[in-house]
Amino acid sequence: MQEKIKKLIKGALKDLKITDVEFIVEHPEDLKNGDYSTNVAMAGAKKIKTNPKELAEKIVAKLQLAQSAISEIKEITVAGAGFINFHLSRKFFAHSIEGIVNTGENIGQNGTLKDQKIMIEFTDPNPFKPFHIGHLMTNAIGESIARILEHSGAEVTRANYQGDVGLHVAKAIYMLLENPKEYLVRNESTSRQAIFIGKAYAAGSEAYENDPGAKAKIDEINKKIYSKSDEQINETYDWGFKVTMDAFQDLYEMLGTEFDFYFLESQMALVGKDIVLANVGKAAGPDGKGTIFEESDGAIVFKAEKHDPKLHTRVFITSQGLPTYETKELGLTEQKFEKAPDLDLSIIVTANEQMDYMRVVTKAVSLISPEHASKMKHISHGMMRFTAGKMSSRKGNVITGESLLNDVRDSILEKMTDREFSIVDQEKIAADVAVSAIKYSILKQSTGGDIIYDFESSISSEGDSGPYLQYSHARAKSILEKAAKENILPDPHAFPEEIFEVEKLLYKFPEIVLRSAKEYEPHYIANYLIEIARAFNSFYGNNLIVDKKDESSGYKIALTYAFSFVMKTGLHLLGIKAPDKM
RNA sequence: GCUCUCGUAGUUCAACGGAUAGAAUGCUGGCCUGCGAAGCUGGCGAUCCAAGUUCGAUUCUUGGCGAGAGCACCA
Repeated sequence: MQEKIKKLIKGALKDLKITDVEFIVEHPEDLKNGDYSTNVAMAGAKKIKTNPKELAEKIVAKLQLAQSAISEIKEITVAGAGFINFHLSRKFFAHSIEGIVNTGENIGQNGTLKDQKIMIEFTDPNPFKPFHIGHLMTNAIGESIARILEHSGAEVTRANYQGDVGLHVAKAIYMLLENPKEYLVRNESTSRQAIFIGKAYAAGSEAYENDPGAKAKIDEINKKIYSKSDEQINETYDWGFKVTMDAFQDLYEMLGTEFDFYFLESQMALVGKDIVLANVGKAAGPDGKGTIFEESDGAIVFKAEKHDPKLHTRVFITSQGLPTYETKELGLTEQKFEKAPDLDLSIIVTANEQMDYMRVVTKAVSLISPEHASKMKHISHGMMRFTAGKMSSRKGNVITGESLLNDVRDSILEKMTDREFSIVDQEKIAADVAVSAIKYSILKQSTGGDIIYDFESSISSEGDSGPYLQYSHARAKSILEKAAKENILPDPHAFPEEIFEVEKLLYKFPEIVLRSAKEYEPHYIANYLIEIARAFNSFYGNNLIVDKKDESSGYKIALTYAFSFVMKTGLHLLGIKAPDKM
């Protein structure tokens, strides 16, 4: 449609002998201003020294001659400072509803990324540490982007990268061994055991900072973890590793993520170190600026500022000979391309505190394997923060993903039991609604910014919320059920004269998906879904949908179908389930 | 100090250079003997400051002011 209108305008310009005018055709923000609109008159007025309104009138006159060619356009008007607005016809909307009903839940699928192989790494919680709401944030964003890319035709694999070795593990194990009565519980649920391991980690961290004796012991344990020389430590490690990883798995299941690859830091260390050592002192890329890695104060570093003044030096191998996170990241990158050699794009989702460091690593990769660097993309999101300040798992002032999910689920359950009708599988649906409340509160805003964590509003199921979307969907399903009972079939041809606002929004869904995919931004979908939910609820409030006496009832039912498909698919793209009842 | 991100109703967020800056929450009126009131419907309320580019700036540029993150052997 957009292209058709553009063509029409180009033709009109040609008739008026106006050349070289750049203009756009877009949806006006306010539906009052039509369904499409163009700024061509404003952009072109100066060129031919006239005022925009006059030019607009001239163009519209020409357009109206050609209008009959496009039956979907009902009216072309001039408004505001010289906008030309296109109002689409009743038939256009009826036709779009029919299209959605026929497409069903595949609505919005497109082939822009057909045959593209994309790996996306996200979540990245560390064994022996709590899974906190920051991980929830990375997971929500990563999973949603993965689904949006899938909807665009890409073959997506999901990867998770986890720190299975390092000081944090030693801190946790120290406390588990030091005070097993308090922390080392074995006869409880996996999640309970994991919670206590997380607590042991926080306590261990504190001891490490404040108790020199403990610090020495933890350092010792750290070495033994690497060398695997102590039976008791090995046993505790294996148990703790399994418990925390199992607990993560339970969470992924609840959140709706299935990973294809799990990468462990300990393995990346070796791979990365080899790469670094093989590139020490080498002349860098074609630009010939400096070397890749060089020695400095006994450490092996990468002086990235030599290549880009905005970057800085980072240590890759410490003076003790140990690989740092940067080196492991380097190894990880190579591993990803080894596991999936035909990868077209490798995406990493992390909090934005890692942005600068990722740039340095990417620069290093671009010098070592330029063919890989060009396929890497880092998406960084803001932090979950308290009004009081930063959350830190080291200090133990974290809200774990699990406790948040449970709290929200409990309050949802309470709401459900208050209602007059009962639902089977209440527990499960409450969990889906809780996931929705949390994910939506993360995905409704653009990914760059921080999220202020506020318990009250994060569990809200009213207004601008995930549960509101699910509720709207469940309501539509319930109406459709009633329609089926009364034997009124959906009929996209039985349309009334009135065009409902929800129709003017529904046909835009595929465009929204395209934009989300292009910009890796789920929030366009989230905001769009709120808009259509609002429009549908308003439609519901002002119309009796299932009504044998109404000739257009079949159309209203078709419209309800279309809405339910778009909502369900849209929620899926956000990683949210759409139960039929809630 | 340098780099990056960001300053929009009381609060939390939108607005791909466009029209009267949208929502939600909050406060405040009205709606369930007609399909799910987790809803609908009315009212109140905002672009950090200063220049510049543009027909047009919340958006782009520069400079202030303010917040956050990062900046060598942690991850």
